[in-house]
Amino acid sequence: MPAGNVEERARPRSVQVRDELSHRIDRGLLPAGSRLPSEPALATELGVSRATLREALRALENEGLVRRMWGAGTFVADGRRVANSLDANFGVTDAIRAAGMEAGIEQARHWMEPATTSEAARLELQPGSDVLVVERVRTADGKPVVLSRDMLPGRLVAKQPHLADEMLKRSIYDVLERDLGIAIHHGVASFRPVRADVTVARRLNIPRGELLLAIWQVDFSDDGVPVLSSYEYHLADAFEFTVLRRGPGRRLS
Amino acid sequence: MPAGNVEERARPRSVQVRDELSHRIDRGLLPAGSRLPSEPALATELGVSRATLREALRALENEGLVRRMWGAGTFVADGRRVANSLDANFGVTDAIRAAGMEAGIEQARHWMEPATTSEAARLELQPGSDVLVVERVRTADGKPVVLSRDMLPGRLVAKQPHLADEMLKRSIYDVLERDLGIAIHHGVASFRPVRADVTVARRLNIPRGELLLAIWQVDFSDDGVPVLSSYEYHLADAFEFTVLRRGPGRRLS
DNA sequence: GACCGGGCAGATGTCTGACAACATACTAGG
DNA sequence: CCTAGTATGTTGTCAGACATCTGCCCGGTC
Repeated sequence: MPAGNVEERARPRSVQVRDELSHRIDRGLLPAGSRLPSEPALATELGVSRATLREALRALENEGLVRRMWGAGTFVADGRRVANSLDANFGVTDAIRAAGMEAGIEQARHWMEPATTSEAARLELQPGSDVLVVERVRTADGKPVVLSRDMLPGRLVAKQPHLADEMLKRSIYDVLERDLGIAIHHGVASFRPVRADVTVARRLNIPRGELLLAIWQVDFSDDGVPVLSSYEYHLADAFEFTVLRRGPGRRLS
Repeated sequence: MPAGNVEERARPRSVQVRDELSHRIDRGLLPAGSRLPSEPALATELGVSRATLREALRALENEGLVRRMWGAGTFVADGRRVANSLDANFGVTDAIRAAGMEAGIEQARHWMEPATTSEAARLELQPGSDVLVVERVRTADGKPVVLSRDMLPGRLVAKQPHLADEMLKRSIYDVLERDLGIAIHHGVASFRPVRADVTVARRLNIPRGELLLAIWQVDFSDDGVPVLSSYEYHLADAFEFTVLRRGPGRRLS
């Protein structure tokens, strides 16, 4: 039995179809504004039933990539795929790359400490249990732009302590997914403008009182367990954040 | 026939079902973490086919309200419905109310002016065509918290000039939908921390140099036409903004 | 010639019934 | 007591058909 198919078969067909269509749009095979083939035609071409194809199209519609019009057809949404979208891009690395710059890491260090009460609550741990803290200064084209402080349950790396060192060099999301097999399903992020205090200012090599954007968030794995809690201080003019606001769709309440 | 005709067209059944389920979750009839009835049972209860029900469930899943597990069932997502979600709530009025405060409007005024080049581009208009500008100070429990400046194509209110006055008292989104029959489908918002300049400081009654969050955005109607372009200056500590980050879902590329 | 209305093809929306793949709980066997 | 197989229920997928809506062609009318 070939093992290579296990991965593919594990995911629902509708998800595979969604990815395939998403790729075609990205590659420009389906230009913005153009009409997709009709559902029966597309379903035949992709080798799935129309019901499965519709599941995929529904997902693409909710992502804003296509627009479906009853009786008219399904159309590729008019471009506007925002560059640095806070609600789609995870992590500082992606944000820096989306801005067309090279992401780097400086002054990285990590240690283990008992969770504070509030931190334990955020990660749904028992107060006092071990938490791995990773502190890093992220650079864009060599210039410091973000000070980040990430916290994750110590048990995740208890059996593979070398992974903590790995996080000093790579994106934590990358380590979580590739080395630990933990995919982030969603996260809840909050932000607020702040002034740089003396500690942050020194790490980022900026004057005290400079404008910063503070972002704190909790990321959850696909089974709803909190995996990562992080605090970030972004230089105000490092990059521009964008959010796609989806309309309610529903009325009255 | 008056232009204010906001006739409720027959919405697809799947959308009605989605709303119904969304309501049940909101009302607590379906507690967080609980399992929904099986698809055949729910479909029968709601009087639709299983295919239609699945369309609705797919939409709810993409909104993050439910989680579907192959072979196990569909579950209501574990609460965490963030209060002031920037990607779900539109407009300052909603944001203030979500924070549990009373929304008010002060120092409101409006005028018509020719569109600048950049503004015409944002609204996809011809440079120099008329644009309605609405400038307001929004208050929460009577305290100024946001200075907003909204711009929309003049043609929208050309035949009903009194609507411009209406916008000085109510939410613009509310006027657009109820009086003009224009529903906002989605918007693209960007934000950045800034310091209050002398003009903004005087309007918001704060010291010059105070911390603010600047948000600028463009909202689109359901047929993809830009309808509203707005700039807002928020007090840094007025309310806390939250964004739900959805994971990629797709891997490999 | 310009305008208006009906009809037609094509698209998405919905329905029905069935089977396949998967997760869980239970039971028989060691 | 523990393990492995089975039974059952759930979601995923399939097939075909009909309903409803949109856009366009086309002919009639002024």
